[in-house]
Amino acid sequence: MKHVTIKDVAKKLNCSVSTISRAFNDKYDIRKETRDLILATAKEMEYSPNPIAKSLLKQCSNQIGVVVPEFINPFFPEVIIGIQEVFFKKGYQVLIMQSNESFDNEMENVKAMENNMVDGLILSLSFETQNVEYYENLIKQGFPIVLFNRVSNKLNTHKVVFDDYKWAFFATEHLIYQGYKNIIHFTTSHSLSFSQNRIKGFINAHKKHKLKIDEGSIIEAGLLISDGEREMEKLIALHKLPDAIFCVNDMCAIGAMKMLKKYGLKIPGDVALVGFTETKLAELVDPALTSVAQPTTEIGRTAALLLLEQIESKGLFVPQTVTLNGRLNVRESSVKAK
Amino acid sequence: MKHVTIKDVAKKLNCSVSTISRAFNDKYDIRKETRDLILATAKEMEYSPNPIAKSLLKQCSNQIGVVVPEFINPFFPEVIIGIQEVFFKKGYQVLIMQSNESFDNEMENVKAMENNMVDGLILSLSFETQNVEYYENLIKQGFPIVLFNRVSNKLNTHKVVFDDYKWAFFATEHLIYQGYKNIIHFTTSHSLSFSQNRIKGFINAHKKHKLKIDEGSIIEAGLLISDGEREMEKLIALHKLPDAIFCVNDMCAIGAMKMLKKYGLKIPGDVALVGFTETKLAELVDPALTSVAQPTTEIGRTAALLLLEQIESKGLFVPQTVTLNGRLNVRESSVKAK
DNA sequence: TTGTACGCGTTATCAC
DNA sequence: GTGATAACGCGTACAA
Repeated sequence: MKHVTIKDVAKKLNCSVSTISRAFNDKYDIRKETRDLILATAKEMEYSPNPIAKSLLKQCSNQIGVVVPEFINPFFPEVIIGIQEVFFKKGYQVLIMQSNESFDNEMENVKAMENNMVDGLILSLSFETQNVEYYENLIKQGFPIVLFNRVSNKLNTHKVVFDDYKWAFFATEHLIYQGYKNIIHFTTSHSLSFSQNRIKGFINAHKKHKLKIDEGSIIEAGLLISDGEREMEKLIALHKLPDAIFCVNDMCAIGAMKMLKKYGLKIPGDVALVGFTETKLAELVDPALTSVAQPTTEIGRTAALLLLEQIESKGLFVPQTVTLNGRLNVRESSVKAK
Repeated sequence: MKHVTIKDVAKKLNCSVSTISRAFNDKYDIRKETRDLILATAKEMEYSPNPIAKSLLKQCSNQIGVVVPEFINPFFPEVIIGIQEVFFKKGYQVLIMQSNESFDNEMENVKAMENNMVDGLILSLSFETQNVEYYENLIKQGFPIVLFNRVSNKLNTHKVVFDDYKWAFFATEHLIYQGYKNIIHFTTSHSLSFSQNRIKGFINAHKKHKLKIDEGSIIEAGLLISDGEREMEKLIALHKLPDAIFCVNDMCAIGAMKMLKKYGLKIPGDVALVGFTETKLAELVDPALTSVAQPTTEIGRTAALLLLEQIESKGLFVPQTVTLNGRLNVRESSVKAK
């Protein structure tokens, strides 16, 4: 496990390390022939400059860090693919860590990344993350950070978001147009900005169509299949079945779907369902789930490009928030039978 | 973005850098009071030793690398969670990269990891990877590598695998016991060791029960939904419907399922289905898919522990192959109606 | 118990 | 056009 170093190459060629270094860094104060010779023997010796040493010297690493809350759901993996796509071409490496929805892990991860001298960070906050002081400081110091999906208003930096309000509004309106009147929203923790926006969309769609919402219309379920199952079962037990449910994400909707099926209830006959944050799943379940599709890979690409721009601009940049468009894929689960 | 260094702390406390270093590395040649003072002021100054410098010096990084072919399917993310679980506790960081099923990317990733001086590597080979010379060399040099899932016989190192043969055999036998006689196997690229083993299981289950297999019984479909769809549609077009299909993975099975439904065929009435490499998906589709479950997170944990052992054993280790157990989850898609 | 000095592998800044 | 050398931040053998 002995790495070939610049010295080994220098020794072999009877020249100084600086010459080798120059050959690799393509400065013009080197004779073409020497350069070619060096590059050739270096290749032969399987030498490549040690990025660790380079990082130490340059105080940056040509690496960027990505910290996401989880990657059980396909959402974040798909975003990461977009991120990698951009950075791979530019010769950056992408380090990925997951916080497992824990604030402490998130901080650990970010600090680890920082210590590794990543040149920038792409971040999606965990559920637990309330205190963003640390990030505020980082940003103030000019450290490039791009937030996506789970963002915080307190942080003044590039953000890539989805218009949750708008699409929650459309999704709800779709149900209203189908003729459903008693609609419930399964949401998740109110502390998340996206869930707040989706709730707003749900409410305002009702307002626009002069439909009333009562206390029980918005239920804090969660993002998991089990959350959808649990809340659905409660409603069934209480005989409080709505006409339709707009769920905060597909997983939750699928949970509700499973429970409805278990009790022999028809979808959409008895209860119609709409999901959100489309994953491949939506079209696989039966009945296929109407859902709001987010452009996951595109989110990743956009975040990556913003970060790249920020890194290259060396401090001078105007924080912008890019809002990406989605679409409502209408499928069986919500279409009212004639 | 100025890092606090050991010098800053030394200056502040009017002592030498080595004293600071000692305080952090808990050698006993330091007075307790000085140590406490140093640690306190260090914390106050937000100093933490620079891991990059440490890596350069120690020639290792307290990081381990994970390279997987993809993480679109939930399989690899789940494995990674197991890996992280183990290493997080031990104070290692886990760097993740994906090869996107490309040999070139895989090599790039591995070399990047190597250059980053990761202390070890957990690896699952891409489809394309035939040439494992590079890994052979790494292993020969004593570099810790653990392979999982997509392994190569040519590499003599720790491996975590699943008994594909056994479970393919069981899955096939299950179909036979249900009374299906004309069974087809949708497989994937023969170059993958796991697909070879699953084919063997499929064949031997037939042999045991004295059922014949002809040319068309084993079809090279692929691992994606689209692969299952395509091959299923071909069979439907040719009017060559089998009684049952044993698919190389759930995605492929789900593709077949979608196509069967599209043509109004009943599952399992017309064609029964069994999948493999269970993801959460199997129980979500309708009809729920009978499938062989692999202990994904457990695979990750096991690989991590093996790697840890190898790293700590400093070269002296006997390569072992751990075969993990699974189970066949029988669901609607394969159970013959009475 | 503490401080000095070297080296890890680079690149940049000087000389020559 | 090339070579020597100082840094980057740290750990440690050795000296004090």
